[in-house]
Amino acid sequence: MAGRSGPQGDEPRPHLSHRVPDLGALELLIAVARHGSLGAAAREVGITQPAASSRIRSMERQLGVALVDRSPRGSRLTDAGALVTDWARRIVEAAEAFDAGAQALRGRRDSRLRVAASMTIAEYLMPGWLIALRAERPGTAVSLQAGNSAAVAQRLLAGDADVGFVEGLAVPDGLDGVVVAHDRLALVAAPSHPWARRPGLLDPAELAATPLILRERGSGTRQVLDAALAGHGGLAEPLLELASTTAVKAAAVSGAGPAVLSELAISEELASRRLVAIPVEGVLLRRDLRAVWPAGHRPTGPARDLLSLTRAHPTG
Amino acid sequence: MAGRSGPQGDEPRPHLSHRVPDLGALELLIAVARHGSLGAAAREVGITQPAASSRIRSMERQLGVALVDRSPRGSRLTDAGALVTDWARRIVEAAEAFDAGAQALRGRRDSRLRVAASMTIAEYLMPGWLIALRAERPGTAVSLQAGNSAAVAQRLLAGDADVGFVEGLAVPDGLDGVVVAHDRLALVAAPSHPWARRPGLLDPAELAATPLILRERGSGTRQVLDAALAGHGGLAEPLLELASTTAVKAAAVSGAGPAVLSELAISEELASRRLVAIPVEGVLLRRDLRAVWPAGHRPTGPARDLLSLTRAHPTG
DNA sequence: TGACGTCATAAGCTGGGTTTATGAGCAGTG
DNA sequence: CACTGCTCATAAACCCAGCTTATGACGTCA
Repeated sequence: MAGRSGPQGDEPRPHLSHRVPDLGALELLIAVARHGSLGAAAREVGITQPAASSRIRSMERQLGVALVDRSPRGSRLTDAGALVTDWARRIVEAAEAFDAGAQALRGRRDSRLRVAASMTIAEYLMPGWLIALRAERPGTAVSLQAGNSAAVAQRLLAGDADVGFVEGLAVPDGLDGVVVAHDRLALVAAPSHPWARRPGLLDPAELAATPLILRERGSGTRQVLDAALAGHGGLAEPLLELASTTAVKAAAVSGAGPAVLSELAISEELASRRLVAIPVEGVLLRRDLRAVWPAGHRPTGPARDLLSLTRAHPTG
Repeated sequence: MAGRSGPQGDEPRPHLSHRVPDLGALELLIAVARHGSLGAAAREVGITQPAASSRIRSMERQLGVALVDRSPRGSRLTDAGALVTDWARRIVEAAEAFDAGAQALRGRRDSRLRVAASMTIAEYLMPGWLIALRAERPGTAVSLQAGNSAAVAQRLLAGDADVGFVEGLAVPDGLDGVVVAHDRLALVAAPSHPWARRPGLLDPAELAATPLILRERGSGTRQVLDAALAGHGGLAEPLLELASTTAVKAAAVSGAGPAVLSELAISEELASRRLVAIPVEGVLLRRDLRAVWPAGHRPTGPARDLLSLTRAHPTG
């Protein structure tokens, strides 16, 4: 050690977009992995072989790692290439979810299937459902409207939506519904936080008294939390107020403090222990997520297809 | 109903990269969300205000949705814009994981912290850990080598790695270690699969006799599965053999058949019910994930920092 | 040895995104 | 009321990344 001759220069850290290949390149890499040939991969993504060659090469230069072993009878991924490809796949997956959602947003008035959903559902569940729906019924044009429960109900009753998804304790008046999933709020913190190694259950009063990382006032998550802790002294002033669930998550992961988040948002962080859940005594932070429709008008056609994607058990 | 006048033309479906804005645009959008101003966002990402204006505008054209409400005293996201921004954040998150991993791969010989990890860990856990480590110790240069348990042990003993991560039942000879997480294999299928609504536990013999979607022979996941089902007639011929965990996952989600996957890979799909877990009677598909180091040489410095990110409980 | 596959190289073109320079709209202030 | 300061939009010139076409080199197989 010792030999550090300085802070290693100014360490040029250009923006993420300059250090991560663009989507086209990532798709190309994945295609190479699948086909074992640059030319075949090029054909799949609709470019010529030299373009593919050059693109892969520049990606290797950018990352500073050899990704593929070229040989006169094809190209296979190197070990590092396999790893990079797996990470690339996750970017592409997120891009597909983005695309599915965006495509639904675009189809405004005239679409076949109009879905109204609460924010949490629209944000975390719809993209996956839409990808699945697209796989099953490729032609379906979907439009997605996000709003609170009242707005969803209103749209359904006005005939402006074919099916809705809401979170909450009860089905709004005039609607029928079925529970399709659950949204449990979890208190989480980075593993380095003292609460993470605390034995036993946390006292709700202590939770209420502790400043948390939260979304801004008015978010559904915050309302539920407010209600649940009303009997324990009410919520303390937030440690940080952030504009999106993902921002809250990032702050919590980085150790800024404890946060309360939907389990839908943090499943991966929990699995990988970037966040740990802290059990709280007796506070029930669970909401049902329901598909809803105008009373008596069970969804048919595409709406029914969408519904069947979301629930494994009969309506009951 | 009725009025379908045709299959809606040939529906030009250009590649994903043409339908999803590039990373720079997504980062810009997120910056706009944070600052409430195009100009400020532009400054943050290092471009000029007109460039930002044009970029947001072209993104809106591409998506066919208004993303920001412009006013003479700033720009706020529209409802659709908020939704799109959340989806964008998930792409950026995946890109950050990619970057963290890639940066670790790049730092070959001379890096400060050399990590050797099994594939599952390198793929699913390391990127998150590296992001966290970077947040805590910004200067640390990390290199990541992926291989099986034997390769990890060899690198540690040869002094080519400072800390290792392996999956398996025991700590390799010559190493000390501590369990940092668990990798449970789960049998999963799309909610539409018959097994998904099956009551009770699945008979292991039936599982063994059923063709599954699997990774190619030789993968760690497949070895564990093979061993677990050896006493029940052995694994049937696979329904599909795919080259990556993500590909297996995608096939399972799309309803191609049941698959066996690490819970690390499917936590989000389980939470959103795009996949459901099917309990199997008495088959224990759980592996410990351990941090390991040469016996007697507890990690120090950056390696220790990394370790402390991964475990919430004392070494014991 | 010739045909077919692989990937690499070279030259020229195109377009998206950038910059600088400028203008227009609204708010707050004296 | 007009001045100052913020906002965003528009226009014109520029630059470079990535594309295509054309070609070449290398290895394998019949």
